[in-house]
Amino acid sequence: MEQTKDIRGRGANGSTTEALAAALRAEIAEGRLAPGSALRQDELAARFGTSRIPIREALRTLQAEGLVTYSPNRGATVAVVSAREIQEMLEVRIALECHAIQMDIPLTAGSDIDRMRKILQAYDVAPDPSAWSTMNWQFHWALYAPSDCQRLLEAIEQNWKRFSSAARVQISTLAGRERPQREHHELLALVEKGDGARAAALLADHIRDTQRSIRAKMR
Amino acid sequence: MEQTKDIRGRGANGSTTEALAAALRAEIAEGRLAPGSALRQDELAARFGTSRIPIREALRTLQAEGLVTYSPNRGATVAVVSAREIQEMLEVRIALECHAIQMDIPLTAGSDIDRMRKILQAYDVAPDPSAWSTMNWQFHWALYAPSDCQRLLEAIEQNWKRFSSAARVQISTLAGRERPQREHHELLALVEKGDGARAAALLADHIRDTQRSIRAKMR
DNA sequence: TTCTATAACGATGTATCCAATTCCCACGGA
DNA sequence: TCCGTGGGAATTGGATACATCGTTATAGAA
Repeated sequence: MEQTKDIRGRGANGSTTEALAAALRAEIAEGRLAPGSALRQDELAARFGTSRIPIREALRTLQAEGLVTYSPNRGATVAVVSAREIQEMLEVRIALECHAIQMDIPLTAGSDIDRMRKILQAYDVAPDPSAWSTMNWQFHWALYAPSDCQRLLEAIEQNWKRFSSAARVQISTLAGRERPQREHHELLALVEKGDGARAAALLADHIRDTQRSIRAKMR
Repeated sequence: MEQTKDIRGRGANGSTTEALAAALRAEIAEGRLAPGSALRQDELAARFGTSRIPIREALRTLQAEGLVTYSPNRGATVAVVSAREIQEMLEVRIALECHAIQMDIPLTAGSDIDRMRKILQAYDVAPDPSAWSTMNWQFHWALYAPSDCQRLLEAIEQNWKRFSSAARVQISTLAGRERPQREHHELLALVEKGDGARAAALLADHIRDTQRSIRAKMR
């Protein structure tokens, strides 16, 4: 197995454990480590040029984040997320994000609106579902970022990170571009008007659309 | 430093790391490890009679759960939760729990209602704020447990676990017993009637009362 | 008193062991 | 042929010893 790259190459500000966690997180999100695949400590240690100790710590971190599953004496595997769990994660999205949007609308400045508008313009010319998916997250994040409730933002981000990149792209493919984009523009208009209640209701519908698409696809 | 007890005493089904994480979690929640205090690897290893390896893994787990804070090259300390962060965690509670109660009301059976009623009866005779706090969590959990949305329940539990026992007791002391209890009974009545929207609204108010008590106390 | 050199301490990471468990496969019996 | 079964290889889980590097506290110098 080739040594991917020296994990501590850059500024070396973080610990090896944290750099490893970040690297693995990225590989899992991008699907380079497939769901269900075994994460062997020796192999990872060789690949990243470290000992097993920081690997094990990184795996525990990812386990707590829900990206990795531990089986006793069998080690870690990349978490497998079922369609049902995706539905549930979307339900958590509704709970957290509808609350966030209502909280932060009074705090949203003109510059925030401008940023969102730019993202939607980029969205319009994004070529493929993978790019849509990226733009989608950027837009939604820009929507909630004005909130000054850090813990709520962390919860939103953590929940979001549990979606694999593959799942997100699949969802974007399923949903297409037209309808989500239309709803994004409507959302932005409501935010601009400062109508938090309607924005939250629309956002809930927006996410439930995704749930419906998945449910429909499942047959 | 005395060896507290053999961490692998019981059925030994879990790994040492997990047993340690559970033990530390409990000590932090109960305040036996004070917020801000250093968690020295050698000391913990000696105290639990293990090597530092499972200690380090357990600390990483707790870090991901937000109970422990890591400083580069300085190790782990018990997380310090500010009043502001408590307010934010209560905000997360509103987001998650109001959604949960609306989701699970159609699924709540008579046996669930009976269980809640019994908890409220125990609440009535609970002697001190510490007991109230326990009863409070039991009641709220019983309220959401009928939900079949596992991920949402996990998120609620994780958020709840970030409150230290001390903080919960302080909050219970501040809030007293009368008002929360009254609202609990009202909540139960609304759940029995199946009125999810009003239950959610009342629950939000219920939690916001706590926020207000804390804000008032802060001056 | 204040600044600086230094020593002690603890975190972080490596290398090496060992025990226990799981897996994999070849062998033998029905 | 198919199905247990035994045993070794592979892997995890954990311990120990050791090196290195920041941080911190101490002691000495200006």
